[in-house]
Amino acid sequence: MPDEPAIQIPLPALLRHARHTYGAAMRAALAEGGYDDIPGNGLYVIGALALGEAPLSQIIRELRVSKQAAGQLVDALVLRGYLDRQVDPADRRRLTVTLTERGRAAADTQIAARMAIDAELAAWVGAEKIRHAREVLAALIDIGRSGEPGSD
Amino acid sequence: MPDEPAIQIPLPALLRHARHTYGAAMRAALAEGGYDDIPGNGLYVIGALALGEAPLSQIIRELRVSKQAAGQLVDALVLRGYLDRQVDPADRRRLTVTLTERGRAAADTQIAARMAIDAELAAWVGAEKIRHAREVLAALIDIGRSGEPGSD
DNA sequence: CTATATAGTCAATTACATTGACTATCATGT
DNA sequence: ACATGATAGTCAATGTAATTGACTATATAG
Repeated sequence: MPDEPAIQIPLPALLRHARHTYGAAMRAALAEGGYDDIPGNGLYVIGALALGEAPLSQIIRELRVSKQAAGQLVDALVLRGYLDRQVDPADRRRLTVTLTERGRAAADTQIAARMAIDAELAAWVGAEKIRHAREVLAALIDIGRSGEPGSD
Repeated sequence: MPDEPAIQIPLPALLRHARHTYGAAMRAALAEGGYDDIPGNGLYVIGALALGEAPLSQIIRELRVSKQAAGQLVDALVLRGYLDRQVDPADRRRLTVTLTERGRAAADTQIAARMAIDAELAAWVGAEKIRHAREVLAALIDIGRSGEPGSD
């Protein structure tokens, strides 16, 4: 067995499937905890807010989605009790979005699921390669940024 | 503690954005070539078929989507001239999907765009780290596989 | 030669995103 | 102070793509 594996699967496909591992694990953990009504991009939003964020317009840009779609998404999450929306007193056009108690609990669940995967991954391949993978991903993201005009 | 970078962005978020780089580049290249009517997961399907595939039911599983959704997706791609669908003579339940000439051309365009990104990436971070990143992604995919019952 | 599993279709519904038109707030320049 | 323009978000309508449920046809096993 020469270990030159036939794998030369396109990176985008690998990225897709790798991401699915996280997505599935997080959704399963959340469903287990009773948080089974989080729409698609909701995971991303909750994850971002857990990291200590707030400005809605920034999330819109990160999600690369129309502001209307972002609005609807936040609507849904507010309606389902995960988020609060309030006017930013400094700039009254701006909405600030924060996690409710339920939202925080869901975020914690989600983060725990993510970290479980992270740990398993680290056990398989080691921290060094993960660091390299992060570098590669960051480079990819930068490459993407340099090719784009301001969307929306 | 000098260059301990503040970055500890969750891997799923990195994966998402990294994938976007490819997606955007491929879509842009395709649109340029007049292939601007490829639906969302169409890129995945065309990419997979370019790699020499054929069995529809396999694509369904890889896409992790309902067979109905896959059916509709293929419908759309057939209608728009990218794919042909034919009954497998060996098992007449089965449909075999192949690229049309237009589909092949689109696939080539897409692959060229992907390889351009790959090349740029390799120039930035080097082949070694990319190899490591591939390993990490593969591990992640395996982790995902072990956690799941047969869906659908 | 029934029983069961697999591959796919049809129809209806639902989830999510987009486009277009609008309001409110803020920042500037005169 | 106030016109101009940019930014942040909403409302309404539409469109795209996914899901669920019910079904047909072919194949495989007992």
